[in-house]
Amino acid sequence: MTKKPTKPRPVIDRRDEAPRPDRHTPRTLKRWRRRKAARPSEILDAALAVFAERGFSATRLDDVAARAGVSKGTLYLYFDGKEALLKAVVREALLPNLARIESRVGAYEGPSRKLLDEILGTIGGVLGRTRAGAIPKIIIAESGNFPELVRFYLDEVIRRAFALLSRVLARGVASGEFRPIDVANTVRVLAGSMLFLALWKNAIESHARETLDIDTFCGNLVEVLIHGIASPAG
Amino acid sequence: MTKKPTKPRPVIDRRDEAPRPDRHTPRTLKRWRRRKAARPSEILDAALAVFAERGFSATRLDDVAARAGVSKGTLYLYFDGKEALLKAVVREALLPNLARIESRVGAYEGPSRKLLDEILGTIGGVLGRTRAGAIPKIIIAESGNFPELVRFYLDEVIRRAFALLSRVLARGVASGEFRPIDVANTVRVLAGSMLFLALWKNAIESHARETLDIDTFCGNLVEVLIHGIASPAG
DNA sequence: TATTAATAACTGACCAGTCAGTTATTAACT
DNA sequence: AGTTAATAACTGACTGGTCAGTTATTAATA
Repeated sequence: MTKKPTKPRPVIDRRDEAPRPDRHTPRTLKRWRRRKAARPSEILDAALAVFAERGFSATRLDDVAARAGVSKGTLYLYFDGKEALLKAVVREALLPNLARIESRVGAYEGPSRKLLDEILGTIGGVLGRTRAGAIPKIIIAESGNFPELVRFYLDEVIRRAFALLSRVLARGVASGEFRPIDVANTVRVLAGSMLFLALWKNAIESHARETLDIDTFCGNLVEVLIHGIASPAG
Repeated sequence: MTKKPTKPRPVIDRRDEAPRPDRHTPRTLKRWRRRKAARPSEILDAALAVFAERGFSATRLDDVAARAGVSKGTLYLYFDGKEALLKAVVREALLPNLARIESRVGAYEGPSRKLLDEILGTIGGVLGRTRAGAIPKIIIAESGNFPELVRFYLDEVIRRAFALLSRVLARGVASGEFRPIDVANTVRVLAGSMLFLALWKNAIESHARETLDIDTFCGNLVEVLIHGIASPAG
């Protein structure tokens, strides 16, 4: 009688992972170095990479540590735990970009359409071409389990990003370039497009047949939003 | 010296959960009933609720079972496992809606703007006002860990939804109501807005101060998309 | 050698899936 | 109608593997 094989726990498939490097190298070589200054950013890089790939709950700190070239215990020398690590990642990966765009908007002089084009291009580039684009996915995924994380993200990122976009639209309305639209809801359309871009590039595209060209997408967004799709004839 | 308290494992806080009802009720009462026909849909309802709240990985089948009023073992009588359960949930919660909208689009005669308005309102209602709106969040969250699930969702939902929206836009272009726009990228703008709606309502809003009015949002989306935001004067 | 960065073994909580046993229901037979 | 045998729905304790966080120990450096 052939025994029915037990169904394996449907746990994440980790067979393709590189084995840890041999830790028992010859005694003459140093096993590790003290690199207090470099560790934090190396750890954050590693953490963002693994969080982006697995999501928050499913990443093992052992993996983050291995990727950063340290042991798990070392993570706790620099960060308070998994949740604090994610917050630090968000701060490092997103906030400098936000600040850069904010000051650009503050200093800008010229047509609002060009400004809109420029900042959507910048945001789209960050979300679509860097690992930071995976952060929305990570936060959204854990919203039910880690409410504190959502509040943090709302306060530090969403609120600021929305204010930024509102400012650009309001600027156009004030100057007469744009109609007196419903700014708050139009900001949400812009945010939705950026969110789509981020999620497509970081969650979907690798499994799909179609690819998305970031610049074409952002360009089309602005063009359609400015001129509408209605036929001028009609 | 006050001993530093050990940090609790940042596990999902389950203190607020109702205890299981007492299983050792008097022998005269029935402990359970055979309800073969009703079980599957009750289980699917429970599963969607818990998946929506916790996400896929973090939901315990014990919770799904408790919510459905059965034991964990029973889940396995009706479904092959956790992943199959999620697939069944998606099929039950989303596909009938899609089919309904598809046939509406097929049968529709009248101005394309009105059609666009109507189907975005319908989609927005489903994503924003029913538990089905949590499904995008659930799928996106697990994209890195369960690729098979993403492919399933791409094939069964995304592809069909995009085709639907393409059809509506192409219809307007063909009739001359709309300009000859970049349909594929404009579909993504629509999809992005619907995604925003779904994620806001199902992941963010309960933690935020602002609320989003679904009908206003959908109405504004169509209005802005049709007419654009550029001032007619300019 | 004193200090401290870093390691790695350890603890305890966790949970998907299994299966031997229990109970409700149905059918067959008085 | 009442009894009993057979069936199938259902239960829940158990297994085996997972992983965040802790800590005793070791090794690099000043």
